[in-house]
Amino acid sequence: MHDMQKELSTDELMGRFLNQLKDEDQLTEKQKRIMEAAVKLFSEKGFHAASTSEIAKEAGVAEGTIFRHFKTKKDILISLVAPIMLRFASPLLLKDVRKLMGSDLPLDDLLKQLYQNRLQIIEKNWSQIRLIIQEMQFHEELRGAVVENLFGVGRKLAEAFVSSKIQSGEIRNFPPLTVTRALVSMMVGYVFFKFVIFPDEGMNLDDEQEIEIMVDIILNGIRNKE
Amino acid sequence: MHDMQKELSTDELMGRFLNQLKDEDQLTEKQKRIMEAAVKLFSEKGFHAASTSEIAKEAGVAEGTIFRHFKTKKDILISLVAPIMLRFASPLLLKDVRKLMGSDLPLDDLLKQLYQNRLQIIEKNWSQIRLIIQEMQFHEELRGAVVENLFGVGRKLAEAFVSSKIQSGEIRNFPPLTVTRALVSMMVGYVFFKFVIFPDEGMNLDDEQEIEIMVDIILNGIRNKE
DNA sequence: CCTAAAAATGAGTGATTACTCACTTTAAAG
DNA sequence: CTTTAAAGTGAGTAATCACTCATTTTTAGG
Repeated sequence: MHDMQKELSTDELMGRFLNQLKDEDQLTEKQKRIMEAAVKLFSEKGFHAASTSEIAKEAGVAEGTIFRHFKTKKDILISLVAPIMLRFASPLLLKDVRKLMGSDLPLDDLLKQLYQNRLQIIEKNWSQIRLIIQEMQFHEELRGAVVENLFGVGRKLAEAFVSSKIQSGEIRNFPPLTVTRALVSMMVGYVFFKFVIFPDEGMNLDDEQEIEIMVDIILNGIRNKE
Repeated sequence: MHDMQKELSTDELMGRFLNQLKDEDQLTEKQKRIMEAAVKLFSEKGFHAASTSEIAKEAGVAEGTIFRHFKTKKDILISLVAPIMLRFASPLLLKDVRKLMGSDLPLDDLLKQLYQNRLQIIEKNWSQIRLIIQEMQFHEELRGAVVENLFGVGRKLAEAFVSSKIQSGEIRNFPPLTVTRALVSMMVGYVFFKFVIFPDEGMNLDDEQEIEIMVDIILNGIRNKE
């Protein structure tokens, strides 16, 4: 293990994020290949167990090339984390969700669309998401940024939404956090079942039907019966 | 990285589990200390990033002592995994759950007790559980055993229980798997929130109250309204 | 107390790692 | 075409690792 660099503070990390952001459009072909290889190997083996040597081999470049493009091994990880977090916290993506939440759509349709939208994004970015959740537990400087951008922003949105529905009497008068967590739990449990614990079985699930029933169950649980 | 040993088959792994089982009562003081140090460091840093050198230091023994008691580094991991899996799949523990499920207790009380029982076990063994879920994703030979013993056994029980309640008309006629997953999701989501993503906030949660509401919500969702 | 066996120790070993850097190849500019 | 700069390469380096084993210390039995 040669992880001799000083641990980054969260501020320094955010600085690097911004740098990564700026450069995202100008990635060279080899950079992209290195990053793709790294996502694959980091998420399969974990950051520490995946060597720069095998990343290089997987990417089809020399090991030294990695260090032309990334200062350290950890910088590869950071360059992977930044885009996916920004994807989740991005004004563009949240705009759609805000629009949904602000619409007059019936609650069940709204929730279905939300679950479907989130599930699609999760599925499409599963390697990255898995990697982030994995590694945030081991890299303290990642933790804060991940919690805030991957979980905190959406949580605030959802809680505000739930609060307004409680106020309008549509949802039962429970603590908004608890209701929010129940809503999110259905997705978390589904993802955990489908992608982590029983992936073979998960492949055969009919997402649309499962979401239909999940929405039915959770809405019957939280809806005010008048 | 010196993980040069051949990958274990699941059968070989189960053989080792049985060996570990046999010896569990005769652990020496130093063995216990090594295992405790390993749980701490493996769960904090991951298996590969925690060195035998620092495990020895944490345990207050010489590095060579570790290899007197455990053939390889991976054997430490296995010796940690075995007891917790057996705790979850054990006839003793499942007996209580079976008793609960077979009782005439109203569904809400039953579910409350189940959630509370499970949460207590999870809380008490959080380091080990976290470690197991972490590492099963990286060690293919662990995976099968973990899925079967940590998740499969309880899943079968729950699904049978849900099926019988669907048959008796108490629970709505949804696929038993989907209902089971919804029930489990409430716990998974709670644990994820409380221990992984927002641990500071999680410390202040009133478990009993949260469970009370969760049970209310989920039962209103799945119960047949006659 | 003595002897033999068991347990513990920690320096050393061979393997692996992240990273460097001298050299080679490719691309860009004039 | 020539020259310079940029990109890529891979052998080598210093550090770290899991594990070994000769030696020392501790324990158990008579």
